Amino acid sequence: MTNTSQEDLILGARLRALRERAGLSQRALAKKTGVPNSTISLMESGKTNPSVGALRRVLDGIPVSLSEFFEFEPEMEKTTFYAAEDLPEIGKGRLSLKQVGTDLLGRAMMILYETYEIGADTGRVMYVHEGEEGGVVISGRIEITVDDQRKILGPGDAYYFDSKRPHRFRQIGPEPCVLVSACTPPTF
Amino acid sequence: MTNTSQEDLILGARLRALRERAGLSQRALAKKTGVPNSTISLMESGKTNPSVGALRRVLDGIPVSLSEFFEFEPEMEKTTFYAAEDLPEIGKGRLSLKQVGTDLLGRAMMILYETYEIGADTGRVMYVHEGEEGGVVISGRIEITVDDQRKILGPGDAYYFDSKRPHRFRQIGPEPCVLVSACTPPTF
DNA sequence: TCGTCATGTTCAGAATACTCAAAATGTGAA
DNA sequence: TTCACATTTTGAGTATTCTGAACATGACGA
Repeated sequence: MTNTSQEDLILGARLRALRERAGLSQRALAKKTGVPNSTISLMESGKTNPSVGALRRVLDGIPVSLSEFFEFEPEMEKTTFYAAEDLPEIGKGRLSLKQVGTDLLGRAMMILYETYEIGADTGRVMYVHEGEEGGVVISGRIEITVDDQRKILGPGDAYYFDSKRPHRFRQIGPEPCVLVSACTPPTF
Repeated sequence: MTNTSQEDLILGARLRALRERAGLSQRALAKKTGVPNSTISLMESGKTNPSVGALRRVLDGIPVSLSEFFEFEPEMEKTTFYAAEDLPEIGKGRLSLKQVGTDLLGRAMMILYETYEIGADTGRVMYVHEGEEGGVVISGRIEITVDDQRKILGPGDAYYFDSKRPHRFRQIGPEPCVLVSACTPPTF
């Protein structure tokens, strides 16, 4: 059963509008792209839920990028508040990273609530990447190495450096270390 | 014949990266979206040319918009460590803001260690400015108003929003509230 | 080692998008 | 009206996605 959905109708209407604005008929677009005109017809009338590949080939002929094509979709409002237990945990082993928000794409920063268990260490291989990062230690102690600088930070202490400088984090002392950090851009 | 195409492989790899960054397993995402985990598996391994509808439902669960998803790329030695007592305090009155670093010019972010004493309030006039901001509550409770959304956050809770949305912070309860925040760019 | 849990992959069948061809529908001119 | 042409829609068969269950693997304790 072909279940003409609301989304398919909107998608089809938009495709039709774009095609017509380009001054192309279904057949002309079909010839240009290799996609049968019947396929285009079905898409435009919302009678089908097109595959990404087919839609891509059709849009190439107009031409419109997939990203542009979907910009009309109502942007879902990004979440603002996060309960403590809802922060997605992306850490593993002795290092727990709770990330503020899952939808990093399109955001400027990534904010993390980090817990370093006893012995946690980002490892001998130093991290090097684009961006800048900084943070504040909440409890416990941590040794941070940046370039050839090494420092042990405690509660209230903070840091900030360019992520291109090789860096390493290592928990120190008898209690876990908790810190809040931010980095930009949110690459990982 | 399943003709694993280059595009499907790229699309799949990107989907997998986004899902993993959100800290979700294929099954968790399947449960959240109603799309079988097998479908997600096939998409990610590039063994299928997914329909727009299926892809949309999967992306909604991450969440990432279709438009963002298809945005394929085409297209000094500053101080590093800061002792707790050296963080410059720029707050006044009941609100104490300890800033990580003094040399904000040329930096991408500003990181703050904020203490809201009893009754502290950024005021009835809501803040509106360029940039994005987010943070994690360490102790105490705070009421955050963004647009017409209002929420009380406690230890471990977090927030993130576009600073153009009018916002206000107000300490709540019998103990001061401490939080670590970051904003970009570091305008103030 | 075994069991248990969580993860990703594979399979055969059901559902449906895709294709090619032909049938409607529309448009303008004589 | 009639023709000629162009455009979109429809239909039947094929190809492929989608589904649900089973399979395979890895991690972690008892």
